[in-house]
Amino acid sequence: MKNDTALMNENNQTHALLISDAKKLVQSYPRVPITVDCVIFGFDENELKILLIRSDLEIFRDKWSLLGDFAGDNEVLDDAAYRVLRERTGMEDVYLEQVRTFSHPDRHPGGRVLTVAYCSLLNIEHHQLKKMDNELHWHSVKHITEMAFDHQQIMNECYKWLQKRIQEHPLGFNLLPEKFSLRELQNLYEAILDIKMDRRNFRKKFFAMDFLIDTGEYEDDVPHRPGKLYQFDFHKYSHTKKKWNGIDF
Amino acid sequence: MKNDTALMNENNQTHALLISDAKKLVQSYPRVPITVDCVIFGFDENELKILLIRSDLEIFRDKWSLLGDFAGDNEVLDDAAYRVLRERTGMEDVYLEQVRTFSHPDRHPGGRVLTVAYCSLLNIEHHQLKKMDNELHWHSVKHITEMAFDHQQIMNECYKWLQKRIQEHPLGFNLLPEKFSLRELQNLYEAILDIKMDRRNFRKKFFAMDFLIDTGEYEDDVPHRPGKLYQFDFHKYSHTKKKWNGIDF
DNA sequence: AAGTCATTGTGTAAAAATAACACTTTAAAA
DNA sequence: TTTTAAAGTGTTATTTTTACACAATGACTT
Repeated sequence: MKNDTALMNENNQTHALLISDAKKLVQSYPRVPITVDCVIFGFDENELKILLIRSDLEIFRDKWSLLGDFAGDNEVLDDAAYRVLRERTGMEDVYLEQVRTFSHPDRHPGGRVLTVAYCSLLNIEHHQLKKMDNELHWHSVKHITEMAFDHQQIMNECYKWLQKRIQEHPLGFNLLPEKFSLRELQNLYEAILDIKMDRRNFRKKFFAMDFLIDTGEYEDDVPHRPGKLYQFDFHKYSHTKKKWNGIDF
Repeated sequence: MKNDTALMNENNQTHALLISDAKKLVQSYPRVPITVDCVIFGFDENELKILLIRSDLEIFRDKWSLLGDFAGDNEVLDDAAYRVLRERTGMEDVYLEQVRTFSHPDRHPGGRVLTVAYCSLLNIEHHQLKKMDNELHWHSVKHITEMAFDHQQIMNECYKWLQKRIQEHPLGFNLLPEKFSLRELQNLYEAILDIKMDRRNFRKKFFAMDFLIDTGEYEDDVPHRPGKLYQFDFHKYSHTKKKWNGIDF
């Protein structure tokens, strides 16, 4: 399997023979179909949601599937993932990040297909499900089961990734309206991390970070005292990122 | 590019046509050669090292390359990465983890080749470079340049990954002898994180974690007062893992 | 044997971060 | 006007982090 061509010389040393025809070398490699799969999270009714479509494979009839597509011939995988999002949701500038690659040879019933999982976060309000994609729906992450392929595993890994990521990076704001109340923000964290947090300490924490811009506006659709609306100051954040040098495990 | 076959029916609703022949579907996908590349870190003389080989491509003559190989026809990528390690270093039970996938179409001069980067940590003392691989050498991570393909970028990403990872997981012990002094441990952290740490606080931190087993032995090759030797209690650690629920960015 | 050298090993106090906890205010709805 | 539901707000105790200096040890030198 190893691909270096080597020869012993008289000093018992080796010299690799240099390969001059890189194209020929690459042509000798096995080739594998590649897909990208997008784990698209949203937040609605105080629940973390995931956008799924019915599998279009007979063998997975009635099972849910991540939004994916194969990667084009010379397409960078990030581009493929953005393309999937654009084609399915019409959204352009969404948060997207590669999570990991899944390669089990039996993961696809049609033969070996390698897939690269991407995690995307989008604000459900900004998003119009395209009518064409009738079976495209938001599902509660907590309750979804019966997924096609290894998509349950991919979703779980992306969910764990998100839980960790949201603690260390301001991703969560991609799931909220541009202007949000602290209660909404806390609900988001509680839903994603699946824990309860102390309201006073939560507020103290975010105010201390000092990345929330007070818009002066208030909620207007609530049947009780409305909360103040804030925006996240991405600009200030990007100039302030600090590095943690602790050790903790 | 999108692969769902859909039809409007009289209610202006869509029904996907189910695909019954998954094999045929997969055969219609473009296929890409896949490699794994191992970023193998070691630690010696208080420096973080990386194991590299001379590129065997003419076009990259005299440049350094990560240890990689293409993935076999039905080979799980993790297995391919372990195989590369075994073939190149003779080591079996080493630490290995997938980091990310690189897909730029121009990253390989022989045409599109997608590579999945793995990070591996190994104890240089336990490792015998195989004579066959004459050009296989440890290099200082700080000083290496002139790498083949996009391997410099891959190395940098894996290095950043390692810096973060070592703060939160007990990986570092894979780079040290089984029994090590606290000075060695601190040197390792200082080298990888590229910072100076306070010796007393460093010790306090590790003793407080309570995962170090005092072997009762001492260093015996130092020209000064020898330090105590410790082992990491992986067993206790695996039963104690705690979860951090804070928010910090 | 005495002295020098380099590094180990140790404690405390101040500062910062976290965690626990309850009452008053506000606006909407009844 | 009253009720209701959530907003908004501070203090204290605890834990964690940081900063910092000197005595003990063993190897090496003379």
